[in-house]
Amino acid sequence: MPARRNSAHLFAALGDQTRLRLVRRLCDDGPMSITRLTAGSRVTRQAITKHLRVMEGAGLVCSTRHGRESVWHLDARRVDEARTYLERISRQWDAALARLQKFVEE
Amino acid sequence: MPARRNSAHLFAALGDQTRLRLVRRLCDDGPMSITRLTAGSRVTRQAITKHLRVMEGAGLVCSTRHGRESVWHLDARRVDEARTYLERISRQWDAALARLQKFVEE
DNA sequence: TTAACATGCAACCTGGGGGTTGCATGAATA
DNA sequence: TATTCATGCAACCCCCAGGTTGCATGTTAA
Repeated sequence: MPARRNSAHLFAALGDQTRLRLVRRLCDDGPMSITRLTAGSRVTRQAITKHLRVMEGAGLVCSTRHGRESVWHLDARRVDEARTYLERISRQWDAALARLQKFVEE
Repeated sequence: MPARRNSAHLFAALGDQTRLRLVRRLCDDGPMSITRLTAGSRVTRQAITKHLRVMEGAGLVCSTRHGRESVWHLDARRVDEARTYLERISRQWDAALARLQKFVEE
């Protein structure tokens, strides 16, 4: 289980339709098992499992075992990290533009 | 130039180290040309160009031609879209957890 | 204790992403 | 005008992400 926890991996984990759908699903209905996550999806249970593992590697989700099923849930802190990252980007960009503006005017 | 403007493509465009480095570069020093973006990078100018196109497809950056060089700049609005998306996810998740909590307690 | 159910593991297939090289073309400058 | 410089285009390569199928294992319920 190689932990891929930098920003690029985090965004990459969000950069897939199937995975975003999983995130949505978890957000709407809370933690749930793999088979339940698979129900309603056009894709195999195995595919879902792989996607969950990818997101787990990025720290986006994790699972706890309950009897024969494993229940997956989101890690909102990690989502916030991504959000904060983008916020910094955005601010930095505004600053760069301001500097440029000032430079041009002189 | 197929426009790939949904959330998945947006995050995918951010989900690569080289591309994130480009974003950083643009944020730090403002708009700049391809060769300048390539300078200091370990990869070819062509690779950089491809990455820029990917990000352009996602609406993250765009270019304007100045004589023989094309100057690329970030589109902060798109960054904010991603940020907002994550914010909604985060809130939704908290709500789902609250509902679950209430359900368990009954 | 059997049968149904939820998951894990492994092998396999395919397309496209990330990268390179070589050459062509239009702009700038000496 | 001849030459350098910034970019575009196209072909090519390799690897891995996304997906499937088949079978094995552990858990629950009849």
